[in-house]
Amino acid sequence: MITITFPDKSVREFQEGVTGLQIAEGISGRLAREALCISVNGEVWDLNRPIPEDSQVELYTWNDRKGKETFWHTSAHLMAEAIDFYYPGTKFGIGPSIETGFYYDMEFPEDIQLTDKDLPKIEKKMLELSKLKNSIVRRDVSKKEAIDFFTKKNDQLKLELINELEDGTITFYQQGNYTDLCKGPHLPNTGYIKAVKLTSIAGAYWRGDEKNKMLTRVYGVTFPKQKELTEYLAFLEEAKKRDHRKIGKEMELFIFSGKVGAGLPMWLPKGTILRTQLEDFLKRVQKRFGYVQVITPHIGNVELYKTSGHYQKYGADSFQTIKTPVKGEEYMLKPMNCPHHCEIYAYKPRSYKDLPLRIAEFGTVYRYEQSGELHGLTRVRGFTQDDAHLFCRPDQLKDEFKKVIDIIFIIFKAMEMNDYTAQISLRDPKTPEKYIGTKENWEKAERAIVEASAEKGLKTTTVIGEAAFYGPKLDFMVKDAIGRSWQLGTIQVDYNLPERFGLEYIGADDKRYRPIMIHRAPFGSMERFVAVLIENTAGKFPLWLTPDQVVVLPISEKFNDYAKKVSEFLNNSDIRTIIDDRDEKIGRKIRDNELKRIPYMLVVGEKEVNNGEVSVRRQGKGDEGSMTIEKFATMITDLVKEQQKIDY
RNA sequence: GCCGGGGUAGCUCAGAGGUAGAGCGCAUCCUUGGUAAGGAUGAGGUCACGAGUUCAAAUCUCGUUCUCGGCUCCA
Repeated sequence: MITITFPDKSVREFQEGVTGLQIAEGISGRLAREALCISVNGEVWDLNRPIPEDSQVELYTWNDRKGKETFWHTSAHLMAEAIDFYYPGTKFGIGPSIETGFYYDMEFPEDIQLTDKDLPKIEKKMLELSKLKNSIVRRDVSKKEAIDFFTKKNDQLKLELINELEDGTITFYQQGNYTDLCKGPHLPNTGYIKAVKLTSIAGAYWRGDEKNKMLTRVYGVTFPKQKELTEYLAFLEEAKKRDHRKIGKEMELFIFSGKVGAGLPMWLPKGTILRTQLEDFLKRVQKRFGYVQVITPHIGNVELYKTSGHYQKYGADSFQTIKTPVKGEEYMLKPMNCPHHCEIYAYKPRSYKDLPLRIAEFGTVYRYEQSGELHGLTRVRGFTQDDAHLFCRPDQLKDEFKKVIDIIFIIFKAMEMNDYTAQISLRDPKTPEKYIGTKENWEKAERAIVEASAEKGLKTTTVIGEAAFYGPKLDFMVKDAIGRSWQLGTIQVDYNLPERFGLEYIGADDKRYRPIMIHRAPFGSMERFVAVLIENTAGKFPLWLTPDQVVVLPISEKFNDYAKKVSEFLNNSDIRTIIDDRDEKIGRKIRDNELKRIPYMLVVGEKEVNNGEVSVRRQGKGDEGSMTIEKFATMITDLVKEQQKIDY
């Protein structure tokens, strides 16, 4: 007998070699049905793998991340089995579970070109195979056996993987006629998979290296119940409606034009109102935090970027230089604002008393992103950063960092964005050659970031090796409608540029010292921020940001003059108001303006004209009764003021 | 940049060798209305661009460009 310990510390005796499934059965029939995998002493195992000795275990179901991972990993194998059936000779690379679903990277026989149209038949085959409820059998194999097996299949991809494995640690998983090299774990049989959707086909470099050949990647997602697939597909449909590209078009916020060029957004009047509101708000916040606002040109002499080091590092992949009539003179579109700000720092001697100096600019920069990477407003070639560079003394670093975190908190609060994550990126001490600056400075900077985050009560994840070459950073991430995470706010410590630009300040002892620089952008870029804001709000922005805040709806043409009076009064009170005086019935006007996401509709007819009132209707909420124009204006003004309040 | 989809009216999309379609929007007229779609009529297209095949190309081929889903990259 062996002793099995459960997460609640309870203990039970079982036969040696008991399986996870048998343990689950011993607890309840329901658990036995729902369990998908089990962790044994911290390692996730198959449910039908015998447990040889005393162990701590935990059973996982669909409700657990690990349960889903196992489910989707097995699904990847099921898909491979189906594809192997239709396209014998296909070579299978790597097929993991991902956040939602799974993929498999494959090399198809040369005459096969898989397209979307092939996916339904593969889905159907997968369901057929799952109905067979084939057991999934784990088997230890020797390295030689593994090599022989895949040599016979001529699968170079698997052979490459096997070569990197140690003899004695290699396992095969088999279901029906399909055998795969895999470390598992897997479901007990394929019958658990009841609903299948293959979502897309994409190219993917073998092992993520663009020097390798490109394989075909098929993405899919599966569920234990058909209903869950239906719900998931409905979720995707909903998400599509929140896509910022779609809403941006509907609400006339921004456009792209092929004639202007890829990745170069143009802000339409309504989008410009939204963006200007954001900028004005941040300017007010920054003023309170002691920033000074500057403006710098869109181009700079190539020598500037040679000094900063950007030219050497990124010049070749950037927009090409602009030549002037003067021989040898070249300019570059500004890829970042920091070199200009360094020059602003350097134009006169600075005293330790001047620090910290906080230079802010809504600086538009241009970067030649690869064509395949462009995506709506989230990844563009011309964008405006809400940039600032803080030049400070070492003893001020942590405090400055904390103040930037405060600003980011203020921003997210005003935007009603509560669902963000924060990531600290540190250097990898094992590869010091990738970083510039002294070890002492790095340690100081990293400590400052870690401590500042902790003292601000920020929940962070820490990633080693993700730091920029010039310093560690703290990034804030927010998800879009379909769950893709985008980096918005960023705070980075930089010892490099002050060095390269020879920046100095005079200390109290009359000696020269080098300031530390912090790059920071709470929004990240106006473009990306607005994109994420649109997806988070589905275009129903907080009132203060909404381009058209109020629309006046005259009941009939007879009341157009009164409507005009109302709108003039409101506009004069700084409330953005338009009129819908189309020759339509009121029901129609209400419907159309509801769909346009205008927060307030003011219905005006005979009653209102007689009383100097407006009948207030709120978007999504309906009729809220009538009040005088003045009272309405005060209400809106107060509301907006409250929303724009800077408090922390 | 790479792999695979696309580009047809302002928008959403159908059409797949033989002179271009729908719904919404827009214009005009009728209607003058009370909280989510009133009616009639009409205008609107170099079918992304350029070459080729063909008696004939929106439709087939090639190139370019933009765009979508990924990969790679990301200052």
